Amino acid sequence: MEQEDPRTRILDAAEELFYGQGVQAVGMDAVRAASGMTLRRVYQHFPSKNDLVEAYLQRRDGRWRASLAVHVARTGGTPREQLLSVFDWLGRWFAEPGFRGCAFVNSFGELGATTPAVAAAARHHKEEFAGYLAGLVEAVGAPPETAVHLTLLAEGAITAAAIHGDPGAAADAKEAARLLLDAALAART
Amino acid sequence: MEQEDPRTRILDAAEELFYGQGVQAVGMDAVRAASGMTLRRVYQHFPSKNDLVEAYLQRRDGRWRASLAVHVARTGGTPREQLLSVFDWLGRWFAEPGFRGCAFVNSFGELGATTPAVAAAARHHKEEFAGYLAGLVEAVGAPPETAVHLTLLAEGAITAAAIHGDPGAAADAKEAARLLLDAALAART
DNA sequence: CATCGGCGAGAACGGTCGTTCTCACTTCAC
DNA sequence: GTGAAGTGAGAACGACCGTTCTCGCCGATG
Repeated sequence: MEQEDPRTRILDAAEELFYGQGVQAVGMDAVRAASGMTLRRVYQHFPSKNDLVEAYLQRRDGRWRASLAVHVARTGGTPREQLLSVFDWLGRWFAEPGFRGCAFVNSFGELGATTPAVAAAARHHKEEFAGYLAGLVEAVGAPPETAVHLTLLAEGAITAAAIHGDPGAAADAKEAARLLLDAALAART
Repeated sequence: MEQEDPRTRILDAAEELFYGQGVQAVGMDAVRAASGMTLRRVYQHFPSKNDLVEAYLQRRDGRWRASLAVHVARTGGTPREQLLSVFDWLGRWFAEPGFRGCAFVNSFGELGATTPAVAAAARHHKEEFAGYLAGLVEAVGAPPETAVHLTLLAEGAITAAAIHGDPGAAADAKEAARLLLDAALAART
């Protein structure tokens, strides 16, 4: 079980380092050391650091959204409960050791101006998340603007939790989401 | 009028470069060139790049919050109008050319894990902003949780506007803030 | 006038980074 | 057994970065 396939081992090491310290602060040699491979092998799988960064972001996007979707689906209950459970999932994420905010926001700030692929990855990730939330909001029967509002709350909670190191931002955002949801549903004709 | 004092010229150049491209992507020589000074003079005023980065963040924090406060104060009107005008100010900021999100969030993602002073600057900036918003919320007569909720909305709007390049996030956040404010005031006994 | 301190311009230094190369060694085909 | 191809370990390379140093020049002081 120690012998995952090489690509995965490299990506695991890269993800931990890139997310934990920032992309530019991590050299390829650190990725090599953490993955327990030789530099040649690393470059065989990812011809450049940029390729590795893009793969890191792409894999993280898929995993992040899948984990959220699984959590919401397993929650069951009413559509409303499912929607609000998004914020519970965020709270658990915030409380994980080493949590340091959204990898895509961080990468965007660091490389977005220089590397268009990173900016595109961040945009894609945020759009997918907003779209997912929109689906949940629609199931509740609230208007689309509500989805936008809840997306902003979730986004803000991620940033606030990262900078203040306080996972409680998720509960705050959940409470605000509840209020917005109630207001939107009450305004229905 | 071209002859500002050297410290200001250096900080002006550093701010534009650091904010626009990320701190690590900008070398000291680029700061020297953009400020039109010699490297020796730059190091006379800021003994290391870290010092320059900290000064950049500190000055930007002061200016940012002062600009916001001035806008709100000039808005006048009811406390409620003043509070909501925060989001108008955000919208104008988002629409500025070269807007690339919150300098403190960006720096935090890039250097927060490595440079404690940067993490502290980001924390301080966000705490001051949250405190300012709390004051406006109190003047409206809404409970303190409402201030937390509006802070999350503003934070989320900044991130969303940066990544999607869409200043409209400010208007979305303002609409959500209005709803939250109404809900909070209606719940008053 | 002589001397001294500070200046601008840029070279130099030590270190690091992304990437490639060397080289001895193994493995396998024939 | 012999050649080819691939591997691991790490050195090497070229570029750049933060920082310091050199050096020729200028202006002020006595």
